[in-house]
Amino acid sequence: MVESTSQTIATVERAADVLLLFAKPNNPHLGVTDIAEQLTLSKAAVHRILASLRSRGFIELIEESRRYQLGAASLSLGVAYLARIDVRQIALAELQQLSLVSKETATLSIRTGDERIYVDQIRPEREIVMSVPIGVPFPLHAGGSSKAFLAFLAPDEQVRYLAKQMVSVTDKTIIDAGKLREELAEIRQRGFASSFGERQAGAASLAAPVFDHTGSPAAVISLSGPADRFKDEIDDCVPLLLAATARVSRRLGYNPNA
Amino acid sequence: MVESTSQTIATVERAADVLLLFAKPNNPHLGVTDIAEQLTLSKAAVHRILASLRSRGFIELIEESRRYQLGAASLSLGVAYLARIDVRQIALAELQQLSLVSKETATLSIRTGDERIYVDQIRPEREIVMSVPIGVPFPLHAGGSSKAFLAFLAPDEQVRYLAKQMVSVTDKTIIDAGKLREELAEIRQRGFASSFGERQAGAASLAAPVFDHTGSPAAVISLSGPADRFKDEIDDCVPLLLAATARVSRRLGYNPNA
DNA sequence: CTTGGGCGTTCCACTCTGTGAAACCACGTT
DNA sequence: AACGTGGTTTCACAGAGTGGAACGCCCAAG
Repeated sequence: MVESTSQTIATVERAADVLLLFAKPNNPHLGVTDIAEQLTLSKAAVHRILASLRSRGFIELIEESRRYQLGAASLSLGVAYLARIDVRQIALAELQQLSLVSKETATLSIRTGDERIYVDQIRPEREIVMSVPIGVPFPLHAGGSSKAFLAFLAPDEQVRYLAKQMVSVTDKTIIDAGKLREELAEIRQRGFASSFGERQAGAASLAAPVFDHTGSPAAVISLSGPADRFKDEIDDCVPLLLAATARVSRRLGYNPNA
Repeated sequence: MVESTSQTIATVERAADVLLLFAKPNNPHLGVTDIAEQLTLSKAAVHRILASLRSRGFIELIEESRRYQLGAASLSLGVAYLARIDVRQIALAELQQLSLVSKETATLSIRTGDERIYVDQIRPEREIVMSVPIGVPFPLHAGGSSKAFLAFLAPDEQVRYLAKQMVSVTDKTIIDAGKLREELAEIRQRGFASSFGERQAGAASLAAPVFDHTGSPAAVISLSGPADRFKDEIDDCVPLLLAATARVSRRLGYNPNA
């Protein structure tokens, strides 16, 4: 949420809420009444908002059913968002190599506020692979990639985060601030985080931060797989992961000796 | 644009226009005054719109420079848009196979109004490859994928389209309605379209429609490459392309004998 | 170091836009 | 044929959104 108290426009926030409904899983198309009910708006208001978003290509009308769905402008925004994330281009070859050699799924996450999202994933060619949801936010305490961010944030930011009420994502998610603080110290010492079912039941992962020229974590790279299989691969994967993140960090201007 | 005369909300359209500015190429971040000038709005209005979009995650503020950039909600929309396009999942394996065998770039386009956009591409592993811009709209008369759509639209829709004033995309784009009509007839006869620099100078492509259960073109699959190289590969690529589109059409419920 | 320019942010009087209840229309179901 | 539901449109009204102006901050030029 906006930290400042800048004046906002309620009508624009309503329209954004309508768009975000379509971004939720399993909502490929929605009707006017449905949207009105979910957002507690009048049907007239929803209809006008949809007509406005249609005029700019964010929403399309399905003529046959008179229901609405996301339009091509939504894709343009998503593509433009990814295009502005420089670290994606820099990291792509490393993700491909990591996935190829480890035969597991390699991912790249970036931070947005107190959450992080996957912005890329490379899956190996094998029958059973992990697949992560691109664009879905996860809190900074749930899972390997999240903890790899949190451990290397500035100390005051970690203190602020740990003071929050943390919520479980699975029954393995660590939400006790004391336990988490200890684990973050271990992560900083080792240089990487691991997770067994903290973000996704049945999955295991390794994750390490990529630093930028200021020494801040710009992104996180992870390897993950089904827990039963991945647990035997961790020892081999750790050096591969750390080597990859070191190379990407260097390309972002990070000087580890500074 | 909206065909109907539904009442829209000017404030929502303004906000959408602001978002679309960020979706334009080479606009990773923008300032308030810049946006105000480009859209002929007051700085106060732009500021309120940005604050509203920030509150929902569509826009982020870069603290250091006080400039704005797209936020993670933009990615969510883009991902949700792609997720609702069923034909992408169905066609993916075929695109991969096409690219592997032909060693050229395979793409999938869908139609949106009188334009079409690439929603997927698979590039071959070689040094020089074609790369297409995902999410960017192109008119239905410019390039192989566009013509493959136009040729198989309902006759009344083709007449309506050809009555429009058509604009060149390159100096090879066909904009004479008579010539285009003839070519569309040839495309229907052959089952595929080709293009030499009509959408992108120096590029050549082959494209064929994928039909759905109603017999309408649901998508178009293409192969493309640098013109100098691709021109010698066309004869080998045509049967590969047609076989792939036939398989995808069948999976969409198309019965060619109906 | 001082000054000026430009940009982002906030304020406030004002107007016109966006509102929602209600009506209407279309379609599907009984 | 009647009814229920959902989408679309209408209109009187109230307050939300407006933009010009002012303010604060930062940076560049002299």
